[in-house]
This record gives sequence, C-alpha cells and structure tokens, in this order.
Amino acid sequence: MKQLKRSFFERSKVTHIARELVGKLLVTHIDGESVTGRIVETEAYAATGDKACHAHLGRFTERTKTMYKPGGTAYIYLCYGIHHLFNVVTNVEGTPEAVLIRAVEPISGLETMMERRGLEKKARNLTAGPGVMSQAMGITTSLNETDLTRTKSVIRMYDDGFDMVSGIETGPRVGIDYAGEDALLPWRFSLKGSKWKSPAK
DNA sequence: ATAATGATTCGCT
DNA sequence: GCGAATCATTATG
Repeated sequence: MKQLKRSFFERSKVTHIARELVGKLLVTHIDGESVTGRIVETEAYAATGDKACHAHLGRFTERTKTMYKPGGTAYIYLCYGIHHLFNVVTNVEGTPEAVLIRAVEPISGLETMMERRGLEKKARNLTAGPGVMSQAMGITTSLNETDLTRTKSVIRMYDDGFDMVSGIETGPRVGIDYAGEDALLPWRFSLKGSKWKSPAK
C-alpha cells in the first residue's frame, strides 16, 4: 500500500491521471475518524482547450487560483450553494488542471459515513455522487489547498495494487452543458460494472 | 452593489 | 422525469 506521490500528480496528461485514479484508495482522517473509499468514478478538467474547466484560458480568480497549485493539492469548492466538490490538482504549479472525484466505493469507516450522511443502511447514495461522497468522507471547503502528498495529511491517496480486471469505462462529463462541444469530450472515467458509480447518466 | 448562475441532490409525481 | 433548495463566486450576460 503506497501513498501516491507528487510525481504521480505532476504529470502533464490530466486524462491519464484521471483514468489511473480509478481503483485507487481515498483516505481521510477528520474529526478523529478514519474513512476509506475506493475511487470508482472521476472526471478530467484541462487547462487549455477545455471550456468546462473553471480556469480555462488562464482565468485566475479567488476560487480558481487553487488549480494553479502544484499537482497533489486538494481543490474543494461549493457547488449549488450546498455541495462540497472534491478535486485533485494535477500538472505542475502554474498549469491549472484537476481531476474531479465523483464517486467512491465504501471500504472502511462505514458507520462514520452513514452518520455523516444521516443514513441507516449501506445504500448506493452513501458515496455515489460528488457531493454525497465528500459529505461521507467528511470533506469540506475548509480543507481546500490541503497537500495530499504529505504522509500525515488529513486527506491522502493510496495505491494498494488493486487489479482492475473489470476495466475502465469512458463517457462524457456530467453537468457541463454550458461548455458547448467540450461537453462531449469522453473525459469521465469509471470502473466498469461497479455498483457505486454516481446515478448521473 | 447587485444579479445571474452552477463540475448537485433529494423528494415528489 | 421535474423542480426546488441555497449560497459562494463571478461578471456586470
């Protein structure tokens, strides 16, 4: 079980990183609770040639400045006034690219997840979807700019050698109709056959 | 200063 | 399937 290093995130192909993150482990240590999930769905957002990216064409604002940080930094922001969306910055400092984590499969800390989500049972909507996944893992915007590569970080990613025998599926990204033709790019990656993917089509 | 809008979810029909 | 909830961010649409 190896923690993902800076060199993994600082590579230039955000789509490759998004694909490789499927099957990796996401671990949080928040409020004294440890929670683990296996990533089953991601989306890539690229610096150039991608209208769906918050920082496309070099847009630099209070919110998007986090995407210009070095690869391995957490980019967390509030969407629709309610949902905390968790991304990992990729590429080197100054190049705003990121991977949105859309869904994970619960591995450990199930009781904590259900308590945070206010659910009685282990249901699909425990962690399937970018907003609910963040809630189950305890991720909020206060953790924006967390360095995921530090060994004692409250959010970390690990490679446990999981063999993706079932393969990776690709498809268009969700909820970005405003991006025109870029909304059609097959930059969404998910674990084929997983029951824990987000319900969005 | 202010109005529009969104990388969503949930409950109701 | 449809629409409300709800607010930080963004541009002044």
